[in-house]
Amino acid sequence: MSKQFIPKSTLQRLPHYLSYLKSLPAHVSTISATAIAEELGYHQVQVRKDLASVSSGGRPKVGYQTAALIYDLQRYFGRGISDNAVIVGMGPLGYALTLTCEFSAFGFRIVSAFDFDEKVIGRRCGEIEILSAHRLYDFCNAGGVRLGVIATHADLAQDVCDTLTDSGALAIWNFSSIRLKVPQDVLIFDQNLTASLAVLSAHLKQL
Amino acid sequence: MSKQFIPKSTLQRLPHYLSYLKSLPAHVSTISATAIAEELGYHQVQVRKDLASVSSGGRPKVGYQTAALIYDLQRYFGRGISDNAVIVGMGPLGYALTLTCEFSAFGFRIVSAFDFDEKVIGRRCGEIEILSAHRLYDFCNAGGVRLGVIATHADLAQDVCDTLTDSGALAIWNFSSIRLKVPQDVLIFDQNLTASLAVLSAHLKQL
DNA sequence: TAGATTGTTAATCGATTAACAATC
DNA sequence: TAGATTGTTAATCGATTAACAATC
Repeated sequence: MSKQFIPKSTLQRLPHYLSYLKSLPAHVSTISATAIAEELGYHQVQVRKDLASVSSGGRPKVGYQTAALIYDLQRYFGRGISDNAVIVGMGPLGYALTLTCEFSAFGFRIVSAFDFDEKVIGRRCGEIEILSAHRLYDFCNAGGVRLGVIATHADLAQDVCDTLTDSGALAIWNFSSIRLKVPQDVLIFDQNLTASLAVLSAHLKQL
Repeated sequence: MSKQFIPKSTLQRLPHYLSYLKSLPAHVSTISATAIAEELGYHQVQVRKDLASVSSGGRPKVGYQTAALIYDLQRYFGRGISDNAVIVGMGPLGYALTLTCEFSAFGFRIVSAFDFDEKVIGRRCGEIEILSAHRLYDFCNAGGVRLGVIATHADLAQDVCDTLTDSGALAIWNFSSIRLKVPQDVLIFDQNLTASLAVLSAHLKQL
């Protein structure tokens, strides 16, 4: 049950287990690792190892209790006080992320959105008000913001990142196409769409 | 120069080299792997290995010709006839992807966008017209579409994916949160934002 | 020449998969 | 009991890093 550190590769698979388990009909009360592996395209041993890191385990010949597994996964992701997050860069991408990402399911609360464009500042995106990016430092500093989402143009990204980390952010979700420099204790998670296009493009050429 | 297969991990770094090299002032005519590694936070040996896969190499004591390197990288990504691509699901995310991703820099041409929502069908997103998703199969089948971008809700994603692969698509860029089942020869590239949130959330909890 | 830098071969590391023992 | 299934320990695999030879 719940080991100290769960490897990144496992963490990325956990939401898949959760969404698959939730998609099962209610009468499926137990499920085997083999069945899950089959459905999700993973190796069965991998499934057992992954599940072992959040659940109290299954029973031989029976499998895992689906309800308990769902509970364990949701508790793992949602547990603790929710972390404040801000998003910077409210172009189409920032707008889409604010509206469509399930931040709350992972214990995040988007407290505000920021942009440099006067035409956008003051508008709303769902529940969230868009503030001037010049207020970013003061806002984050005062509000205990732990996660910053960067959806600005590449040339603004490093500046925004510095402001976020200076004001105490501990993790950055980076949608810009550049590599950000951060203090050692800050986690950068790159969501580089350009890199993905590179892989897809190369794959098609190699056919 | 240009080996047969370039590993995925290398491919994902190549765009970073390109954007960094392009950001250099014009008078920087040569650059060492060490300098690039320092700037991008990679290991210097990794940089040399990566660059070896697309360039004709550098010179000891001098480094790499920046202009030649930029040329080689751009040629690698852009080479060949451009691949037709479609995007399905024109909610905020599909809309943002269509407008902000540099498809053309990687040899892709978005030929059309699709949605199931009558309110959206017929509108435009930049240059692209939004068509009814019911026309997806016929359109792709006739148009030789090679890449499908899926930005629909999770519950529509597998159906859309089937339609795309049935009509001849060879690669899928999947923004939905589910695992898609595809024929063996089709490449799935998951861009699962939910998985990223899981990693970020777990990291902050483990502090 | 000397030393900076490249490029290659070997070692390490982490993640995945295989083999197998434990158990209901 | 027999066999399905879990969970663990060992082997494999790919990617990264270290060591070192080559070269300008």
